[in-house]
Amino acid sequence: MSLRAIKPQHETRTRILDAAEELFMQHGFEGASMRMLTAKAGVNLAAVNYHFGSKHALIEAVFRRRLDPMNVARIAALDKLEAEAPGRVLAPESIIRAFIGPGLRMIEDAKGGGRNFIRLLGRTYTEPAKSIRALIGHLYAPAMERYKAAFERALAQMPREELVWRIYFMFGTLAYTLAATDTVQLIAGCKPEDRYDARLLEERLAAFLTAGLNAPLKSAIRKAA
Amino acid sequence: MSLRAIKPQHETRTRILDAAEELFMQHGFEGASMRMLTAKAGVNLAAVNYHFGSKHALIEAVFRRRLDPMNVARIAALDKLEAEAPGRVLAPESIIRAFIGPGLRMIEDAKGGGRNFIRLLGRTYTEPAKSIRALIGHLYAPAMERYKAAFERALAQMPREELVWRIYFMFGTLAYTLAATDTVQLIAGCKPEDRYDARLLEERLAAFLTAGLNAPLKSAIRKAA
DNA sequence: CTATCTTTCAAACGGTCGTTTGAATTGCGG
DNA sequence: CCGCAATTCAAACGACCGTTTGAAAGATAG
Repeated sequence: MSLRAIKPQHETRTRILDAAEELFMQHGFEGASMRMLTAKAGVNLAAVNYHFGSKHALIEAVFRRRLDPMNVARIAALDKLEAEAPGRVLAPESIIRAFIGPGLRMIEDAKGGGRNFIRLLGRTYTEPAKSIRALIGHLYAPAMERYKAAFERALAQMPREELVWRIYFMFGTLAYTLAATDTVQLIAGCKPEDRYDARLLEERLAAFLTAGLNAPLKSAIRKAA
Repeated sequence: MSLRAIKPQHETRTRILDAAEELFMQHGFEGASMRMLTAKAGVNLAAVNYHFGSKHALIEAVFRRRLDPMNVARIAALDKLEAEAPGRVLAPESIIRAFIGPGLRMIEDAKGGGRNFIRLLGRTYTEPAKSIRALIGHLYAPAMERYKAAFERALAQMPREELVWRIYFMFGTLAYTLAATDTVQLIAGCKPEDRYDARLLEERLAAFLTAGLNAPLKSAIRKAA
């Protein structure tokens, strides 16, 4: 009775989610088996199906646990920006920072598993399985719509077509940076520790993305619009 | 005897490689099974192990077939640039174009399967399996070293640390663009057909990447270097 | 035609997969 | 303490995995 507080209502669920987050990151969704996963979590093999229903439902739960609050934070950051400058046109850089901030801050949460999730998320944008990409797209949609509209307002003079592409490029850069695989690390010879100073990384990313977003419109691009 | 030419020396190998390229792209390396793969290629199940030795060796062959010529083309493009302006400092944009050109040109090869491969390649940078990432890193290393040196010469005034990050960002943008998943397509609402005008895409990408690479150095970044 | 080497084939191998089952255990209100 | 519901557990399910085998078929050179 007095020990109740030690075992929270759904400790098993949490243990499974934590283990899944890490193993999905390391081995992918197919590569991480239920047996690996439940062994790491220290629970019975059947626990996943009992608590979540299926492996796919577990994957969805892993994403929802982190992605929902993250996108809420993103929208809140944009709300705050617009509230601070009512009726004024926002600087593209401040919109970019509002978007990448919540993701980058999660990198620093190494103990809580946030870093695992961020790396998993970065990789999932290119996940082969359609159902998983569809899930991600669905979870991202509300925040993405808000930001797309914000960029359109901030860059009213840019052709819509070109703006969509530049948003796409920015998204790719962010996703790839978060995935932080060692592929490029091996090539470029940069040390892995550098990667996790989130403050500095935000400065670097913001500078790169802002410049890319504001790149001059060459004639070939203007013609196509 | 007269029909010999119809069945080339290694038709089975080629059929397997083509099928693997497409199925790996659609389902990932683990998701595409040997039975799927040999059925699509119209060959016996045992043919992969007979001709390639193992599934992993097949994966390697799929990459080598396309990646080796692609990187040769990349290095040749850089050689040509340097030969045209001996002793002069190259413009960063021309180096970028030399690098992204061979990849983008392959997108237009829809019939020959080049597009399948490019999308597969873009996705593989974030592949969970270490052995596969190591393979990609190995195949890329020679071209990457050349380009890294070229960027260092072209941007001698930039701190090495920052340059490495910007090369990393550029690589991510390119990889993500090539992967061309529908994740962002769903979000940004851009039509898939647009994506394959390689000429225009090269202009858009070159403009974005050049601006990002040449982004002004803010004080926070300069301080870290 | 015969002998030899390469390639294809159907069948089976041992393992691992996600999921299900039904009994055992635990937690808790009355 | 009892009874009921929630949870955990060991065991097994059928399906699919990558790979191997040995015989059949095909191609090639003498």
